[in-house]
Amino acid sequence: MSEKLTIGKLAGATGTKVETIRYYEQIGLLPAPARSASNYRTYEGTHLRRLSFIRRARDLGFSIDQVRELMGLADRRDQSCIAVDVIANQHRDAITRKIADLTALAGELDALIDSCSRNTVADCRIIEALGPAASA
Amino acid sequence: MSEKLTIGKLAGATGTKVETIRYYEQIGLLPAPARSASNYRTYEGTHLRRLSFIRRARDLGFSIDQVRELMGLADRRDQSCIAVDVIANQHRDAITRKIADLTALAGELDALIDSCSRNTVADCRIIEALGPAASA
DNA sequence: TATGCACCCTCTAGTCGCTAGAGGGTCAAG
DNA sequence: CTTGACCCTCTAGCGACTAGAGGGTGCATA
Repeated sequence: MSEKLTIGKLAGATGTKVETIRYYEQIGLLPAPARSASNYRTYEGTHLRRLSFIRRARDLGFSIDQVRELMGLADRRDQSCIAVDVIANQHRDAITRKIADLTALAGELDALIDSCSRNTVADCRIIEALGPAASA
Repeated sequence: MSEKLTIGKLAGATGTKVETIRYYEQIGLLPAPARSASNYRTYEGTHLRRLSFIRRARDLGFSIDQVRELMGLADRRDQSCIAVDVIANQHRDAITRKIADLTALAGELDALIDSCSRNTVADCRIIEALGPAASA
């Protein structure tokens, strides 16, 4: 049961693109792995777990900086959970705001779409609604 | 009375930053205006109307390319409104998907936050939940 | 053994939609 | 005549990747 992975295998196992993994290494998010004799990156289980963590947090919409923060906390397991809770809650609030914004926007768009007369653009109320008083 | 505007006035009138207006000119979204003797941009009413259109569409979340498309359609006033309707609906669909994604995400985060035992990180299920998909 | 192809490497530059700064020129009020 | 707000161009930066050039490596198959 060899835990050695090429970058391609790691990518496949985590649903990440190869280039993204190299990028994460470059910005110091994922530690640089050992290299094979032919200079190939050789990843271990620790990398798989860490990258899974990163991907999951990214999928949940945490920024790279927030992920860094979360990982820092996760690595200090004696610390209080409250710091982690705070980050998650901040993020939850941001999502609440985003949903509200998008919902309002969807309403506006719906009004626009409903107003489409389906005649010529000259009569198109979407175009009309997007412009100011009169078009030039 | 053709009202001439400096870039600053145009920015003020449309709620756009000066740099953004120059950027729109650079990418060909807003036509380059005439220049004064001292090389200042001098905008006309047409620019004001076109920029208002752009800003409104951008505020509604249309991409620059979509705005370009919409403006191209608006300029051909004999054409059918349906093409405009299609673009608006595509955008509406994208927003619907985004809202659904964010809602699902909010639910996941809520579960994560609720599960936080508020003890040490060792017990913190937020960190746990962010770990590898299959428990390792 | 040769060959073909998928994979790996580094490095650079591009994406989107701006935003910020350097380093200068112009204009109008006091 | 000076001050300070405005204007100009050019370049680089943001976040989070993504794409491509130009090359090396590993393994299966003919």
